[in-house]
Amino acid sequence: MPEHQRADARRNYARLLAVAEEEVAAHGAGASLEQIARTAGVGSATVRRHFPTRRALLTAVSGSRIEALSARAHELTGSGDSRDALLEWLGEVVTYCVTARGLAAALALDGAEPDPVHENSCSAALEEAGEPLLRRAAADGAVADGVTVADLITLAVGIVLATEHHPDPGARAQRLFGLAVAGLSPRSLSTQDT
Amino acid sequence: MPEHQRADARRNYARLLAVAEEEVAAHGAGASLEQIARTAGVGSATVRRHFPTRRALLTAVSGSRIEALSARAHELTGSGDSRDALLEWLGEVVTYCVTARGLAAALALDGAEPDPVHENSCSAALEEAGEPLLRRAAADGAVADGVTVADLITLAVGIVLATEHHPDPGARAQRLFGLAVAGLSPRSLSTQDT
DNA sequence: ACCTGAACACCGTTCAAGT
DNA sequence: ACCTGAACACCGTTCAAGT
Repeated sequence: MPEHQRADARRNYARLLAVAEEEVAAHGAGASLEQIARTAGVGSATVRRHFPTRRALLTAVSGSRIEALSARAHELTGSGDSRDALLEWLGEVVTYCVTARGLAAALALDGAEPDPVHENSCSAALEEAGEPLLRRAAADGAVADGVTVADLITLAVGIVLATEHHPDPGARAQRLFGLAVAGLSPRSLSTQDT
Repeated sequence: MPEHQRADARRNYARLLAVAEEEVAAHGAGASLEQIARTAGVGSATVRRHFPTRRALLTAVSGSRIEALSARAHELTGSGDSRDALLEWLGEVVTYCVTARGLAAALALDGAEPDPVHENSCSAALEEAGEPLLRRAAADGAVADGVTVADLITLAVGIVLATEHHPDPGARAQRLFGLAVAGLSPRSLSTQDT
């Protein structure tokens, strides 16, 4: 990305991002790039320059959600019981992924391998934001040893992906995550046998 | 499907299924139907008659794996500790899904809604096979109340989907499933507080 | 530097015409 | 009844030509 974008390039990017958000919200992670270009009133080649891969587009589209979830993590870090705070946050991650189409796909692709060109990864940002929450919960013994934020997010994303075709995805995802989390984060380690 | 297929129709089906298995193994759930038709030496319209949807094709391709896993469930139902048997089986489900491309996708699509035409669903078959394993484990108190085979399979499939782009999918999937399963299936309910 | 428009190879769907 | 071949609308990629 050049230091100084031409004014029209900036405008095109803003338009494209806005259109892409609507289009992904409507048609999911597989939304047509051609359709996005048409609606934004630009050539398909222009889409390609701003978002070289579908993954780049999904990452960009998910940006505002990631920011909101990161802010939420900061809020929750200081408040209440450490286990409750962590689980509340993860529950919201699941809810966001169910609601915002394309977000789960972006996180799944993004959490896999660091970008070839080391572009900004939305999953890395989310992991960073969740880190203090996890550390506090782990210090209180509310999480199994060795569990990472990446583990928690991957699990949440997986559950969302697996339930997205179900009749009531939100409810089903939350239920499964609740069951799984009882293992990742035992209510009290002292009552577990090893 | 007509009662009596013409000989050439039977032959085409067999050829198509074989080619589809290779092609899905090579390129995943999104394998090109056109390519399958070409390799099998039939028209693309013929593919469409035998497999009206991509989902139908994936289900058919996954058939042999589902049968193997079902047989394995029957074997394990009688043997050893009930919890170990259940977890062993689920671990194998995860392994199969990681290994056999398209299987996880088929199960995810198939577990969602019963077929519009109520065709045979591979996820329903797998759930049926796992049912006795779960019942026995539940009777021994090795599984949280209200957990269903569908829950377990959905969770396994989700973890596979979320890890399939990762560097070492098999290891990562098994690790996550292990963490989650400790919640779904506590080693001993008596040491849990409610 | 950034854009557009067009050409390209590909895809899945549909249907008329064959046996 | 089952097939083929062709036509169709669509997709993403690439690149020459414009400003």
